[in-house]
Amino acid sequence: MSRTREDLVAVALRLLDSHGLADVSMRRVAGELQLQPSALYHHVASKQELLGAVADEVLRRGARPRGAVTWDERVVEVAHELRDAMLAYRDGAELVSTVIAFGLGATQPLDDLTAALAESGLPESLVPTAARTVLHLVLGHTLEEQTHLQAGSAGAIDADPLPADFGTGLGFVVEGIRSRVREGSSAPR
Amino acid sequence: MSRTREDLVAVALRLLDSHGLADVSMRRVAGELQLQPSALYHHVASKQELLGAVADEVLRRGARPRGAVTWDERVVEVAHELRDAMLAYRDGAELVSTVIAFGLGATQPLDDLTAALAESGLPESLVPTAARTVLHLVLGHTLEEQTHLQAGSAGAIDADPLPADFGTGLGFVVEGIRSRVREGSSAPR
DNA sequence: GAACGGGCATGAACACTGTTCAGGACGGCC
DNA sequence: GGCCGTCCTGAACAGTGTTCATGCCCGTTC
Repeated sequence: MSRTREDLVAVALRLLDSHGLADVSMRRVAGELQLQPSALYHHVASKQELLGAVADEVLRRGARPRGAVTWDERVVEVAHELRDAMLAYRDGAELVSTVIAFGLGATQPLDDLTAALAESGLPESLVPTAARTVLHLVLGHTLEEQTHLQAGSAGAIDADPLPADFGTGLGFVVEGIRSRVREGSSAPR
Repeated sequence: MSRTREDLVAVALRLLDSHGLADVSMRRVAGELQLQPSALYHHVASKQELLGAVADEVLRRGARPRGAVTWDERVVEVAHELRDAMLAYRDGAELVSTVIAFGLGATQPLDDLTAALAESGLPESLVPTAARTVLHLVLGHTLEEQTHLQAGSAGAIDADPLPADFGTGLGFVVEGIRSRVREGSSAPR
């Protein structure tokens, strides 16, 4: 009855949600599976790779059907889906952010944003920049939001609201892209 | 000839630049000062606090005189200053980003952006959101840029250019804020 | 001048961390 | 029956942040 790589990911994800990212150690994951720590290295090359797989799983579980038809609605839709997926697990935003920052996985969101923006009419060369701008905003905002939420739920009395609204911030970026689309479609004619 | 807190910060900053954030350990800082690790705790309450002070120092050293007069030029100016300050030290973006994310210091940039945006004509309630949107973009972009740069300089042959342009991404956000300012100043009259 | 207190330091210890490596079961295949 | 590959053990390496009892030394006070 040997364990699979998926077992490690499932256990790590459970540990993440119940104890936080700092307490997801190879020894704890191994202990939970009644294995020696070294046994994990038969399923995964490193802790980083494991965390990359956990981040992918967080995003997979947060996926939902999409309905938006216009490019800007789709960008907003993808952004909200990403945010909600990260908020669904303790330290989810921190995990996904670092995995993305160091290129260890979780490439789906950027691909989705890029696909949506490819249909915006934006000059092709600006699409990657626009996609990354949206991505950075979502990651940064959600990381701050989750840190704030978790600090509030952990005894501190300060349940004051976030100082930033996600929809509004996202609106700034989308509107900025939209106006660039307009100026691009009128000038070259 | 006892050491001061500034000595710890200076040594930690030197270690950061020469060996990277992962190699800034309390034991290494102590060793560099010919001290036992425990001695550091007479100058600093924790490693986190030390890193917070190092981040502040990185920003302090990157400060420069400002010339912009309009709010949008000032936002761009502050954003560039922050980016350049972080890029000036190895792992500077990672350090400053995490220090800001966990609220351990480095509050100056947000204050500066907030001050600039307070004069934009944006509704007061939107200023914090706008400031954070810009901040998240700068941190996210610069973190990616520095990771990319350092990966390139570390042997890997792929010296392909960044897939995102800082000025362009920043332009999206600033333009988005600008258009919100316009709509706010025309509608309510 | 002697006694005291506080700042600064030591050295040992605690409870961990990720990762590597030699070795050993145990299954299916030739 | 021998072999190989997968899965796993147990020990070890080389660190990590932090705490604590102990002690030195220097400036102040009696």
